[in-house]
Amino acid sequence: MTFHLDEFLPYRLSVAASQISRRFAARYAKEAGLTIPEWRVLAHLDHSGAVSVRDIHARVNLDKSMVSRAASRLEKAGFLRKSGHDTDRRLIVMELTPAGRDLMARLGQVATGFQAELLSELGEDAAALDRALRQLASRG
Amino acid sequence: MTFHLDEFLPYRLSVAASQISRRFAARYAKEAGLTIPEWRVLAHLDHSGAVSVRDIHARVNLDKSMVSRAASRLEKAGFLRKSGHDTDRRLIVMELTPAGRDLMARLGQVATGFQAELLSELGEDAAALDRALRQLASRG
DNA sequence: ACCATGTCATTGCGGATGCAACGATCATAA
DNA sequence: TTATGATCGTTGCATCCGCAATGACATGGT
Repeated sequence: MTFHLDEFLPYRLSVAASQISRRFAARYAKEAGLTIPEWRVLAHLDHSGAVSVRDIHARVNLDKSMVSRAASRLEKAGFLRKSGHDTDRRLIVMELTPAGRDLMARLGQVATGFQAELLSELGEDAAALDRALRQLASRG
Repeated sequence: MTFHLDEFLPYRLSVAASQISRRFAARYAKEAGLTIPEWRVLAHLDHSGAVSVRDIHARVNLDKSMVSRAASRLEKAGFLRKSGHDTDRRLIVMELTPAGRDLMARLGQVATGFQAELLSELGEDAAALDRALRQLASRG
């Protein structure tokens, strides 16, 4: 009846997550050397259009400071553009430049391909994993 | 056909993992303020008996340096004892003290309870999640 | 015995990360 | 209007983490 870390869900989840992140990072490293926060910001902006730091912070599970720093790096690299909000001057409005959308188009390909690969490895358990992740993520 | 981060497995896995880690950390914070590496070392030592840093490093998905530092903190806190190996003096043999086993007994309760809670939340998808995590973790 | 190579634990270091200020700006109510 | 409190993005800081280098020790071949 002794406790086994190998069978402990939080541990296994954490190991699997970092494993998969590594695999994916190896793929997109060939397209662009982005960090994970940069990748998330890029991906979110691509389909959200022009939004604020706070928006991304709330939807992408990144601290405000992470979003801010990642955005600054992406700006310096020419992938995104910041501008002020028309009526609320506290807000920063960010959107991708053409170069940013271009990069995301290529990374989206890589990501979609990788996802397909994972799903085929998972086989018939994929649907259950989907439900399980949704359930686990729902409890704040 | 635009890419959606919300449906991307590596992202969702990462979010779920940190979510669950937070929930669990909140539980065991009441028993002892351990970091995750410390918790992993403690848990592993509890059922492995006396082993070396390298042993833990290999089995618990922690960098050697992490294991080393976590072990030092646990030693200072009185939960583990280091000693030299009889014949190979490069090796450090680590094992829990009675206080360490005592702490682990309590934390094991917490962990087991938390695991049961998670499994009941997952319902019938638990078995598939188990297989999926095993599959995802297997590809180095 | 001697040397080259390999393994072990620790330590330094750079970068990443989360949290808590901070200054600037807005919203609300008296 | 003014004052109070909330919200926004940025920055400082302390910590955490991974990688590489280090020094101590062991092993195998000659």
